Amino acid sequence: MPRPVMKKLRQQQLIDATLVSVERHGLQHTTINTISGFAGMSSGIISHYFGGKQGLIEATLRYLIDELKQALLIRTSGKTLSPAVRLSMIVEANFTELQRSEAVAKTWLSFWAQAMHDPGLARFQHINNQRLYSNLLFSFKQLLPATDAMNAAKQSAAMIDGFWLRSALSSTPEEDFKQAQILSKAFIKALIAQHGEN
Amino acid sequence: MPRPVMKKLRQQQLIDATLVSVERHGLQHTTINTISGFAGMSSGIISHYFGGKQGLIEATLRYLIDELKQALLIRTSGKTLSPAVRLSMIVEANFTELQRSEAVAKTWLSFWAQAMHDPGLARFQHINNQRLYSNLLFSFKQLLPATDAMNAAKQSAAMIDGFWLRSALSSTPEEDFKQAQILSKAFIKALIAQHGEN
DNA sequence: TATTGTTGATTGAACGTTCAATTAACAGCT
DNA sequence: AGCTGTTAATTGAACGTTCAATCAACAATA
Repeated sequence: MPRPVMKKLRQQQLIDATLVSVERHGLQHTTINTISGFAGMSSGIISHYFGGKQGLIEATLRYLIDELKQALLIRTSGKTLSPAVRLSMIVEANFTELQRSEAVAKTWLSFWAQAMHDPGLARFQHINNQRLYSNLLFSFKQLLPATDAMNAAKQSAAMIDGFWLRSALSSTPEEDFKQAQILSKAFIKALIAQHGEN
Repeated sequence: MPRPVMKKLRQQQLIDATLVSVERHGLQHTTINTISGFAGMSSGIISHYFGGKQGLIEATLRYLIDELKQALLIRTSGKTLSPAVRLSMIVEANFTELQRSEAVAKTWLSFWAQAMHDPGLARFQHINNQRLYSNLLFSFKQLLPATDAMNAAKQSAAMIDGFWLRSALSSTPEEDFKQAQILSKAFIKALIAQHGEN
């Protein structure tokens, strides 16, 4: 069992177990015992690989943010997309299978709440929020005047996050996530079409 | 001090103290001792008036939801407003001084996160989310065809919640809340104007 | 005095961290 | 190949802390 470089593997297993635990028990009732239990390991391993519970929590958030980043990169990097299509890709990246999953939805929400009191987590959240805005702004700028582009990016970012939040809290998340994606794209499409009319 | 009045007074003092404690320490680090400390009372009083910590937490959420409800009622009840003006009132009610305060913002976020695992809180959240949608839908229906009205209400609700969330998490909440209100109203105005053109 | 309102020390459970002990893989040596 | 020393990987019991709840005692009012 030991020898090979288990570090990367074990760390990912513990991050996965953290997501499962948060899904089942919520972040509040997630303990090193629930996590290590889902991972099939002992509690001590968490401190060994992450320096403590807090370290694992932060690593899990970093993982989620990175997955979100990758979701967009996969859809755009290398390709030459029109601004309108790229905006669609941004919407889709924010509503991937992973992002819709209960485990991830609950984890994001818990982290948002905790980020307001934890400067370490707050930094990550801020970067993540800014990225959505920047990504949107980049494409809108190619379609609208600068000021309009900024407002469009702000409104779109808010609508995407708001739809995501309301869908996650909904009693029918599946359906709501699907509609959220359609209505987000429709809004962006309308913004672009509107400009041509003036 | 008169007896019957004491109950209501003490309960509100404890709810206020809960909001202060959540602002300072976060819900996670809010204990019956931090709350009773801010209220200038002893810890035992919480169990006496709310049956326990959880009872006080739920009462605090009920208070916030009720304040939100009242904010709209004050702006609309008795008056005869055009649908467009009433939509503006709905936006304003969601960005009142109270809702923008750090204490309330942090509390809402914490509750949202906890509501995903606590059926009792989830019920309140669901009612609250539904209310914003219903309020918007009511006015949109007087301006747009039924299907368009539903989509408009969903998009507006998402944008309002999204702006609120991003503003609360922002490093410059003051400024962002102000812009959020302006851009939310602008979106609704555009929705209405758009319809006339077709 | 009786009733209501309030205190705060105490209790016991839950939790994160630590660390000595154990296990398993590998390298070097014969 | 077989043995041995070494190190990485992992365990889990023990410890100290935190916290919600309890309740016996005290205070204020009627």
